[in-house]
Amino acid sequence: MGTRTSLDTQSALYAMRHSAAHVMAAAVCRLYGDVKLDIGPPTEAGFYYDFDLSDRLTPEDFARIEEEMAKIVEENAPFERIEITRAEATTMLEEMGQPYKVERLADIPEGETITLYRCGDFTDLCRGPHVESTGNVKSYKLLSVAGSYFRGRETNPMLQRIYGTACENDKQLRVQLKRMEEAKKRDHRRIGRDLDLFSIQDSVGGGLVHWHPRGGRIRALIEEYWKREHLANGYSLVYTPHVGQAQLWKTSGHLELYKEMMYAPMEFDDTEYFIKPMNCPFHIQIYKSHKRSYRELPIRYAELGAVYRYEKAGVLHGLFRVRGFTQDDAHIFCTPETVEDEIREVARFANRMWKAFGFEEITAYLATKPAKATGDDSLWTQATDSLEKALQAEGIAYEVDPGGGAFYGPKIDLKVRDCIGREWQMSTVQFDFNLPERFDLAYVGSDGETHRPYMVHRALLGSLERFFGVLIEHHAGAFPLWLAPEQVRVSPLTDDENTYAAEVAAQLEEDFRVTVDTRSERIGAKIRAAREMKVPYQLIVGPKEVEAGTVAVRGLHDGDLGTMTLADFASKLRDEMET
RNA sequence: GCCAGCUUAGCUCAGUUGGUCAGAGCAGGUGAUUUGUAAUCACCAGGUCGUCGGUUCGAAUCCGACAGCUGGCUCCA
Repeated sequence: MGTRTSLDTQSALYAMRHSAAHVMAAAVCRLYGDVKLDIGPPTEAGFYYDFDLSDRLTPEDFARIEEEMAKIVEENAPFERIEITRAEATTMLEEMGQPYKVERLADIPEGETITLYRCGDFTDLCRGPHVESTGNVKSYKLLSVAGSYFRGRETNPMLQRIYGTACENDKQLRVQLKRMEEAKKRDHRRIGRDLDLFSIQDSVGGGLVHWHPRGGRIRALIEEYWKREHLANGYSLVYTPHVGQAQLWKTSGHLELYKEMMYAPMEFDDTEYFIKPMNCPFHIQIYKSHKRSYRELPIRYAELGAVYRYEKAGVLHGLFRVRGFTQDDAHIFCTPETVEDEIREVARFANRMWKAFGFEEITAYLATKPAKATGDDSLWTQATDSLEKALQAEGIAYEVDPGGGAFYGPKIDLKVRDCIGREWQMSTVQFDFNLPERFDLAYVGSDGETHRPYMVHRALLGSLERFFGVLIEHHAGAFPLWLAPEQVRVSPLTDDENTYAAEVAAQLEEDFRVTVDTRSERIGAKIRAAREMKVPYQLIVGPKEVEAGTVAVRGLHDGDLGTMTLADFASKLRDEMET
C-alpha cells in the first residue's frame, strides 16, 4: 500500500497529530532513561515516533505511556517555536546526546531556517507546525510497536517505532478505530479463507499461492476478460518457458543486477538454468526470432507469465507480497514515430480495464531520469514527454517524481483507489533503453538502414495474485455479478421443492453459475449461508413458486426483491452483467 | 534478513499462581425434522496444546533453540 501521505501539511489535523507524536515522545523520555530520538511525523492514519532505547517496548507498555501522555496534556504546556543557528543546534543536540538528531540536522539544506519546538521539558528538532499547547492534543491511542531501521536502511541500527493515532475528538477517534476495524474485516487473507478462494500453505512454502476452485473460477474470468481485451487491442498472446539458460540472464543483465532476487540455478547437461523472475528476455527472443521490418511494428507481445522472485521471509504478506506470481505482462516494440501513440493507447487501455473491475479513481506518478541512468538524454526526453503527453491526453491526474525512474528508462506508475480510500500501486509503464542494447534489437527502417526499436514494458493489473487481493478487499468478498464464482443459489423451502429447484437451476446453468442448496435446513439458515458466501442472488422456491412457476428473488445487497418469472430474473441478471 | 508480539481441533476462542485441563461454539459426519426470508434438534468424530530440547515427582502452563504467522523496516508486481 502506498505510504505517501495525502494529509495536508498545513491542516489542523496534521499539526495535532504531529503534536501528539511529540507528546508521546515526551512521555517516553520521562518514563525511560537514555532515549535517543529519531523522527515522529504524522501519517494518513495517525502518527509514529522512532526511538532508540535500551528497554524493549511491548504493547503492555502502552497503558503507562498513555497515562504519562495524559499528564502532559493536562499540564497544557505551550509549544514554543525557537529559531536557532545550525552551529547552536548541533552543539545543543550533541550535548543532549542525540546522534540521530544530529544526522537529521545535517540533512536540512543550507539556508533553511532551523527550528526547535519546546513544550515543557521536551525539546525536539522540528519543522512544525504544532498546536498551541499540549492541551490541544485530545483524543489519541497507541496502536503498535515495530522495529524500524534508521533511515530505512538495514545496515543502520534498528530503532523502535510506536504507532498511534490521534483525532480532533473522541468521536472522531472512535470513527477512526472503527475504520481500522472495517479494513481488518476486508483483509483478503481472512476473506480468502472464509470464502474458500485461495490458500498459502506451510507444507508448500511461504509466498506460494494455491487458487481454490472458487478463486480459480474468478481468476479464469479475469484471464478471459484480459485475453479478449488484449486481442481486441492489437496485442499478440505469447507463451514462454519458466526457465532459461544462465547465458540469457547474463545477456539481460539480471544475473548481474537482480541476482539476489533469483532462485538458485538448476543444472542439467552441464548447463545452468534459472527460473524466470521476469518475462522480458523471452519476449525479446521472440522478437529476435527473425529480422524485423518497420512495417511489422509496433509489435505487442502479451503474456500472463508466472515468475518467481526470492522475497525475504519477513516481507511476505498474503497475496500482496508473494514469491511466485503471474504478471499480466506485455512488451511493446515500436519506432520513435509511433511511441507516443503507443503510450497513449496503454493509458487508455489501463483506464478502461480499471473501470471494468470497479475501480474509478486512478492517479499516476511520472518518474523521470535518475542520476545514474543508461541511454542518451534525447531518448529520455522523448520518452518522458510521450509519457506525460499520454497522461494529459487521457485526463489522468499525475504527479512527477523527479529522478524516480529506473536506470534503464522513465516510467509511469498508476495507483488506483479502493472503496475505502486506500491507494494501491498497480499498473506500470516503463521505457527500457537497456535491454534493446544488450540484446542488440533492431529493425530495418524505410530507409533500408538498421535501427534500434523502442521497448516498453507494461503491466496493467500488475500481478494476478496481488490484483486478486486488492479486488477481494475492494469488494469485501462481494464480487460484482460477472466475477462471482457462484452467481445464483437456488434454495428450496423443503425437500418437496428439490425437483423444481433442480429444474430452475438447469434452466439457468447455461448462462450462469448456479448451485442448489438441498440441505434439509430452515430457509433462514439457507439465507444466512448464502449471504456468508456472498452469493449475489438467491432464489427461494416454496409451494407457491412451484405452483406459479416463478422464483422468489433475494439480492445480496437489496434483500427480498419479490417474486418473478425465471425469464424476468435471467434478463435482470443479463442487464446487470452488461453494466 | 532485522525488531516486537503471537502459535491450543478446519475456523473463532476458554484453559486461574505447573498437579483428571485437553474444553466450548461454529464448520464436518450420522440421524431426526420438512420448515416462507440472517443459525431446528440430538448424537458422533476431530488436537501427542507449532517443532525439538531442558527444568520438575509432574508442563499446554516455566526456560532455550528452531519454524511459521502477525505488525513494521527495506524493496517491489
